[in-house]
Amino acid sequence: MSATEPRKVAPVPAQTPTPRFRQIADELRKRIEDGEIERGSLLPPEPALMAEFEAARGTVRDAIAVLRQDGLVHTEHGRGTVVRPELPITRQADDRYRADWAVADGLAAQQTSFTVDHNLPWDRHRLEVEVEEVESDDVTAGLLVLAAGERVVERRLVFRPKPRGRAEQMSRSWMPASLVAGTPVADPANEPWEGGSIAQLASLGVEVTEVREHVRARAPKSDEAATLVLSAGAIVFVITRQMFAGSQPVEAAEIVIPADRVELGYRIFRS
Amino acid sequence: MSATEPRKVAPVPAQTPTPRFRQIADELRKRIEDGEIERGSLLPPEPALMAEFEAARGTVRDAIAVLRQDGLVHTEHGRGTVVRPELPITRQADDRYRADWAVADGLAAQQTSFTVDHNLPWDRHRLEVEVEEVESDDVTAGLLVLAAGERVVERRLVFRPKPRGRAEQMSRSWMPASLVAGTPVADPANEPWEGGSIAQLASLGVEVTEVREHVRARAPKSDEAATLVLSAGAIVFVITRQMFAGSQPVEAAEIVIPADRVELGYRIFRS
DNA sequence: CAGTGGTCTAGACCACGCT
DNA sequence: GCGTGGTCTAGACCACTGT
Repeated sequence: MSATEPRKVAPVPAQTPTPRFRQIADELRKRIEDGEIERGSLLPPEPALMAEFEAARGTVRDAIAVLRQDGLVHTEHGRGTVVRPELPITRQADDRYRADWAVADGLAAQQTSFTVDHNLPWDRHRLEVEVEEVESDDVTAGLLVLAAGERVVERRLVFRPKPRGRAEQMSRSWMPASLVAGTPVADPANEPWEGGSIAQLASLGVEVTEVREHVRARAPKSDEAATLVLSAGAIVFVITRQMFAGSQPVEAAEIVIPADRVELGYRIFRS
Repeated sequence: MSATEPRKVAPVPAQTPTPRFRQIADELRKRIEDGEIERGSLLPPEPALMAEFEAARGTVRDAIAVLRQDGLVHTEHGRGTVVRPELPITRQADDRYRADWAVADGLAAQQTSFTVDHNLPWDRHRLEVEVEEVESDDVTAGLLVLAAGERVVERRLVFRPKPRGRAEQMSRSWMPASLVAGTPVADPANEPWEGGSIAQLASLGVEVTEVREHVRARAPKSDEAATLVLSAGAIVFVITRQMFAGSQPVEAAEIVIPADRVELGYRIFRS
């Protein structure tokens, strides 16, 4: 505005307790929560925000980074910053596995834990599968209690709720090759298999009696970010799963799900 | 390379497929994982990294932000960037609540789910407690199935593994005031209470038969970041817990834990 | 092509921790 | 006081998405 003093470079204008980029982030969050900016629509472009808040581009981008990390928005390169429309769905662990057990017992059909989570009809989802027999590495050998280097059948999956929609989940799972090699379970043509891994193992006469899940949260790796179409600052759940037949682990899996799209539900009973 | 054209300002030097700040982050990660930079020690200061990688400060800071979001390092303002020493602990949901049930039944003593998680002796932890009777808001009323505005006893907790160490967990929990107001359970002087909420409710003749947990992951809010001493880019688990006596919810809680320090373990039994 | 976000530079002032 | 990270500016070039 008025120029009275000589300054070499841009000064920091009145240091406030909460930094400028946080204030901007809070204001934008408020507008989204108040419905002033519609869910699913685009945020004003960076130049507009720079003008409105009288801030440099870096500051505006820092503010957007905050919202991105909260999962409130995500950015698409040449397009803009999109306010997320989706509300999180609950991945209820016991319900989903119980559904698979029901299929294995012939009490239900045409579902898999993924369709249960997303409340999807059977024909409205798509699964990409790759199956390969490989040597187990330290991690999988540990999860399945195998000797190092023993062979496993690895299955890589990408799930999409709609045939051409974005991927919502990716996973790798392993079963001992000694158990499944050469069986219909190892044939990718049989996917998606109703009732998932539990039903697959049941078809081989193996009854899964317990499932353990370990949950971590972290930033996505680059291949995960690419497959799941995640922008910088996104967070993923990584679920390490083991299925047991008695005390013997018979399947292991690592499941990656964007954390802003789901909530993980678990129950613990006294019994 | 060869300079033929006049440029006003710093050019972007040789655009590579993976951005510069990611390359730097990868290189630093490698050094940490190879032990070249020791766990618990400080990363070289920004100016040193700028010199070594011939990059501007912003670029170096972007690289460090990547490591921070991965939970590999955390920054302390006037001190430096610290490489995290801790390995994640597992918060095994059924074990921890089973331990509390054992206390409630008089089968064990001097423990609480937090000390179980951290494998701590009883006298080596500290708990900060505030207890207050308030009106329930929409969220707590929903979790406890109360009429809107019905009163609840709110308990705010901060856990520290060592008396003066950093906080590792913070939570708020609510019980219906009609159940606990005026009882020893509502007296903060009785904290820490062996066996936690389950034992507290048991002392009132209420038997918890089921615990449900819903897990989300997100960036910490500012008060959480302050209490847990989190740097920017950190991720927290938010566990929403309900304890049930039969079909009646008797306690609700929201537990916030930094995601880089724990792994959440759950088991699902075929039953 | 214009407009969007992605990356980078160079320099400045500020707040914090230590000695 | 000095060195550390935290915030901010101003400007540049690049890559992607739309028309």
